[in-house]
Amino acid sequence: MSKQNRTAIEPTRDQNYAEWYQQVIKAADMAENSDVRGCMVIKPWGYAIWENIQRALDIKFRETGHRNAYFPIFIPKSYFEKESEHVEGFAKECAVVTHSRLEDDASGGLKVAGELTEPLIVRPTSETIIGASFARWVNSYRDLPLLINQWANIVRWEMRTRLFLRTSEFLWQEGHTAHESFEEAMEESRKMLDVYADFAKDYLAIPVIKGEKTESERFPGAVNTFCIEAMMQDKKALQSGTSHFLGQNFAKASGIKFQNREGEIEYAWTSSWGVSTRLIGALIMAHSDDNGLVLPPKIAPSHLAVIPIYRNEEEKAHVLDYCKKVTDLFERTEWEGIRIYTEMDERDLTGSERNWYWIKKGIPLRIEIGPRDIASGSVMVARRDKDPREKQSVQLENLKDYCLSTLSEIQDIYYQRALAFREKNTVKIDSKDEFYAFYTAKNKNKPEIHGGFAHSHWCGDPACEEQIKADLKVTIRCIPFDKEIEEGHCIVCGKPSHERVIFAKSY
RNA sequence: CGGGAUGUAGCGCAGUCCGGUUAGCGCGCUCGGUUCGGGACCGAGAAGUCGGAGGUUCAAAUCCUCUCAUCCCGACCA
Repeated sequence: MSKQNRTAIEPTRDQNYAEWYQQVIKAADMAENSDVRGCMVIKPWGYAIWENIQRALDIKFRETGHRNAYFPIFIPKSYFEKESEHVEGFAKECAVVTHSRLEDDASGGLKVAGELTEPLIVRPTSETIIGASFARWVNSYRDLPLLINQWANIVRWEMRTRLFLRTSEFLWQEGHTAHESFEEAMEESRKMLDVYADFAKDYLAIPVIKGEKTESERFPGAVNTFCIEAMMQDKKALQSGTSHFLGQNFAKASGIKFQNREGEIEYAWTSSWGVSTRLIGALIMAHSDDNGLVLPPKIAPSHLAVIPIYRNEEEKAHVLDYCKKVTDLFERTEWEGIRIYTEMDERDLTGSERNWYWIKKGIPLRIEIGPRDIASGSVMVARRDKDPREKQSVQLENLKDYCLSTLSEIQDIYYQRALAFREKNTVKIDSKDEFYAFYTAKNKNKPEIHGGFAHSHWCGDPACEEQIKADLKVTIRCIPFDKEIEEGHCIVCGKPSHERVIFAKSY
């Protein structure tokens, strides 16, 4: 391949999407696999993204009346057993602590000892342990609603893992709330789904579809599971956040009871909702290109990379002095509520090496500064959303305004681009043949990127859903809230249906 | 847990079928020099229990046995 057309990431998305994904993470230095099977090390550039996600969401949680708290990482096995569906759903992926210490064995190694009377489950989710606290905290309707959020790590012993998308241990937030009525708990779970959807749109620049899961995809023990679904660039769906209406199931299991306004004892109505480090996976797959990570400015760890260009010590002093003026322009600058961070890259590498380094990291703007720019009182600005070679000369006095308005522009372009991609790959399908053709790769040996979101009719029978999954690995991602009320026939069995649902292959 | 594959320098690999000097290559790293505004080049250098244990042999990265680990494809999943 000629240097002109060389991409920073190999293979490209078209060549091998899964491998491309791994390479983007590596090239941006976001995370790596650890020696612990299925667990990742999140490196500073990746962790900063997570911190930005936390910061933005935490404010929204606070604004909607929630307070942060922290509960134990260990859940007694007996707690876990109280909600039967819940146990069944998570039993196969639990890490269990059975011993409390290590002792020398005869051969210079260590053996486990001190068996616990009751095994402890490393939390795969905290409904039961938080429920136990809620049971103590709630006595009267005056104690409700109880609106708690926890930022935590959790463990789900997955068979197969992929950085950010599915790891045995991951970081997330889990909101847990208790209410005095069905309506209020339902409203809460829908409200938090909106918070997630708005966040995905406004910060991650990812359009999502809000909807409800079918019974087979529902959270174990929940009455309703709501979700936001996003389309990745390989046209597969990624569940990016969930919110559950738990009815009184968990309240009954944990004994969350209160005296209501009529003086009667009643079980509380609860909800739970969460997003995880998986959002970073969504971010990568929604926007990144064959030159590496692409970051919406609102979630980027840093916004501007300053790259001084010089040939000798004399020029260096001169150029660095000018660069300082540039970085000073952005000192303590806020843009749309976000603190602007600059990266000064003085490393002894060629200009192009430093440029590509920041392209691969997805930094929104690169500012090159050399003797020629200084002579004309300007700098060269390059945008991550444009061709790597494209640069714009900007006068120093206009630079700050130019950069800030360009960040807004880039943020918007990424969203519009992702939205257009989803629209382009979303279809209405009414015939079974067409449906099967849509989800079948032309090249069986090396499947090309194919498929997308299909709005099709479904009769509501789990057997039809199962059929599609078995035949095509396609599942119902959700029953969208914005559904068309329309009579039709089930894509599988042909029986009458009154709504379209969204089908897709998913992560 | 079923099916397939792989363990050789920090990373990626060749060498293994058919045993034979001192185990190579690319990238990266270190040092020196020329470069630097579109992924530079030249020269020198450091770095390896060949996954582990046992066996066969004059001789093992290479053959045999056992073992450990990882990856891929399934089933399970945010």
